[in-house]
Amino acid sequence: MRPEHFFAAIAHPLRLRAVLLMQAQGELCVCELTHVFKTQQPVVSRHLGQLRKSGLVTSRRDGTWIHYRLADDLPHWASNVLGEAGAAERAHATDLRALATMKDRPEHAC
Amino acid sequence: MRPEHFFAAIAHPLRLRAVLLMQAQGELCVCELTHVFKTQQPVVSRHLGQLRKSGLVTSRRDGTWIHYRLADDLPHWASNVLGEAGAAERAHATDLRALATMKDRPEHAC
DNA sequence: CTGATATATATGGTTTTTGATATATAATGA
DNA sequence: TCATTATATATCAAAAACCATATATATCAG
Repeated sequence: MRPEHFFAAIAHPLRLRAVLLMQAQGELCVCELTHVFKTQQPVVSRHLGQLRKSGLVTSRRDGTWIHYRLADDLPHWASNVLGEAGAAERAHATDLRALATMKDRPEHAC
Repeated sequence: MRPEHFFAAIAHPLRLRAVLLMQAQGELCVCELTHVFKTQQPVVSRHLGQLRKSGLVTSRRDGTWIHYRLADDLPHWASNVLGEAGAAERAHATDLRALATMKDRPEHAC
């Protein structure tokens, strides 16, 4: 994970917010992110695909759901960067609340 | 300076390396960056223009030279992010050396 | 097997980014 | 004033990013 690739990966607001949510919440599925961002599912899927291709996130299938989380081998410096960004990004707090109040959220504790 | 704008600004390798150099060296002029990156002057000027428009850097004219440096009001979290990136970006060390060995470098101590 | 749900991908079109090239501006020195 | 140097900007074409829409795949329930 080189910085140039990392920063290109989080250059889009939706991808940044998605990664920040994963850092705060662990695993998240596409429907949760689609709900939080109030956008269409293909858009979310495509951005998650880019994040996975960049090596920033991994995915795990669980029935019909696919859970995304930060890559296990994400370097330390990258985590630190996300930590700084999470504290500074205003939308992050809103996103966390939208996620917490979401109805019919899939159980992601298996 | 919102994180979304900040990360978009450093999403391009040349812009990332340029701000990392400014963080390490203070003020730098266009000709120095053009030399380090081994690219054409208009390319460097346009990327610096983007960085200035994003509020990441400021410029100061000194005769024919124009010196760029990190914005004075750059938030703390942004400096920390650049610190993390500087240690991880391999090209950064090379860029520093290329700058140090540059011939006919303009005096930037006025 | 059929229908429903969650997710991925393909397609088409618009917008943005980028680099190459040429030209303009601004300051300096003779 | 004229030539030179440093930098900025304009123009154009190529490439990439992005979204909307439609469709494909995969899993599960019945």
